[in-house]
Amino acid sequence: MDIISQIKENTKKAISELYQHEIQPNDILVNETKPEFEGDYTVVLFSFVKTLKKSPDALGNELGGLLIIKYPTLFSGFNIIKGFLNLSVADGYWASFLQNNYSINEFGQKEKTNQKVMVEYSSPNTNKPLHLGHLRNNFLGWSISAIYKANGYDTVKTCIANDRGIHICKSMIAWQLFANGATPETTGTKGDHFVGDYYVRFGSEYKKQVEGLQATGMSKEEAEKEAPIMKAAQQMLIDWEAGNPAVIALWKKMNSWVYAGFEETYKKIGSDFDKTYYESDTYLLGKKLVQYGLEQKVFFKKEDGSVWIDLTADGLDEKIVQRKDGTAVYITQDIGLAVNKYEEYHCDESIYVVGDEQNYHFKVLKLICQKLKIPAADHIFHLSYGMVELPTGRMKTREGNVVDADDIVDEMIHEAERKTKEQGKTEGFTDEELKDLYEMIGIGGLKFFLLRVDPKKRMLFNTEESIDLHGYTATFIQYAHARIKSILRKERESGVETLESRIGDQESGVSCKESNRDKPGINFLLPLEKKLIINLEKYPAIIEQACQDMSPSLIASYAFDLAKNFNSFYAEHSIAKAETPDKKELRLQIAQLTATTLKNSMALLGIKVPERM
RNA sequence: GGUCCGGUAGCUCAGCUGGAUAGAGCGGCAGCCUUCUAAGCUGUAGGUCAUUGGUUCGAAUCCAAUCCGGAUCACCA
Repeated sequence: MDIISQIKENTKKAISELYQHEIQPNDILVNETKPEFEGDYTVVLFSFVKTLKKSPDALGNELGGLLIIKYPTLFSGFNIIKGFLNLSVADGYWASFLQNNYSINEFGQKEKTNQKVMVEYSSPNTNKPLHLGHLRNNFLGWSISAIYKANGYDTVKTCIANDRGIHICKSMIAWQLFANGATPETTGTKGDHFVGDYYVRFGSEYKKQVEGLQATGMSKEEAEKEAPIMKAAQQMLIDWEAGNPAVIALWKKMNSWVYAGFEETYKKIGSDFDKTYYESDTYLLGKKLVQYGLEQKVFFKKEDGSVWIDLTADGLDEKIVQRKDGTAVYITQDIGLAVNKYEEYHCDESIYVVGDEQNYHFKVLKLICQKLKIPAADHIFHLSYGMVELPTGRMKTREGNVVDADDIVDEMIHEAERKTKEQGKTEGFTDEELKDLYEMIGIGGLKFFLLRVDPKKRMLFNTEESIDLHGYTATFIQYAHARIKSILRKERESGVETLESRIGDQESGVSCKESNRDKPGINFLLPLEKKLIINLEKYPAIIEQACQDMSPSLIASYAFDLAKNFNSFYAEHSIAKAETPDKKELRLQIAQLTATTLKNSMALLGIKVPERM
């Protein structure tokens, strides 16, 4: 049990014993003691003062007194300031925590829960390349899945390819009209970018046609409807749903280009999926469910043939679920997908990582699923994240105000290379090792930058800041890790007294010798030593919190804090030349567990950490 | 207009199930490499926590109103 839970539990027992008054451990507020006061953890007494009819001082004295008598291995002292009971935790407790954990490579990993959770993320449209917004989505989804895994869940990572619909037809029409048979191969263009170019081309042509029609006296609204290229796209969607072979063939060809491009990007950024769904498969099931919903009277048909659901009783509006021409709308396929997912995996929870611009959509989707009595309906959760904005404003593909995913990834890696060369510390690295290091720093930096902000909040992406390698960045943490590894390596190499027996071997998992918690060097912790151990002890609780809040930013913030504490410690105390052999051992253990924890926490963000840099 | 989300240091963000004098990073200023990697460390300046009321022992945190910003309310996805 973590220390805070133990304090709550023991305080509850003490209050019960002293005053025959029962409270829940979770009603007790325990904080870390502010640095300006003596003690490690603080119990806030105010809330009990009234019910127990005691003065804060009396209450604190009685409570603190009993706690150190009953739990002498846990508490070494206390003091009371105003209504705060500051408890000092015994150094022996920290020493034994360290002993028990420093050689555990998977420190923080929770027991299996037998719960299965699905995380859908990425959800690309197959008509244009990925941009910065997709990257936030991908990193978030991947990380959430990793965090669930660390909490003992089985996870299924899925991707839904929005591979059909009017937007795809737009790229297709534009290619037919303007490409003269060009392909990614003939032009030497990455497939997703190639197709995206035609999507943009559609937009400009459409605009031209609308303006042309308006010049003939047509209203803007009418012109937008009547523009030939738009009508052609709409006709193409109908042909597609009818299975027109030529249209299907073109569609397959263009999508295959896009997938090849996506694959390259996913591989580079480390996104992977256990299952990819295709809207072109799920929309049919969606349409079946529309029929079912009509029979069940969940949906109703309007005179023109379009199908709707009335959600006014739930405080929403009427929502269309199928067009009058019988084609599926966006939500149609999502209903099918929800059923598909459940039938295939029977997950306990189904998370959709999708931008907050779709909050309304998911509210409606969940309601519809519930009304259709789809088994998984109640377990649909929309992990809504904020948009990524640029200093120049919101990203809009058609206006060219976008940061392309491939471009920014390459830029980050190049910057990492440039800065690394500038540092000049990579003598003896092979070309392969250098390439790995540049990617670790570059891609890690990008991931950290996008994940360090609370997912719910929209964020500003400033390129200057994102390529910074100082301060609150992945590089800072990677650097701390590399420094620790360097120390451990040297100790192992020079190990007169076989270091494996002392610090263990992380790779082989060989463990330590028996407890030496009674050694004097370990029972007098210096402030910076203790601070680090306290910091390390928190890690399992942080993993739980990050899962509950579905927030990788908590992990980022924790890892940074730990690295920072280590750096302060490193600057102040020598590990290799510690005052005594016991101190050296203690510090090696702290260093090792810190390295493990930095590595594990960064892994939850999808960020690798180097042995040297 | 309805609904939802947000407003904390010059900038980017933590803190929000109410608790001690509101914290980081960047940027500014001043220091630290004969010592385990200076991609680092230390110190310092910088705040009406949008505004106004309320709830109470105590409010950045909860409630209400107002102001400002954003999202959404499509036979787009």
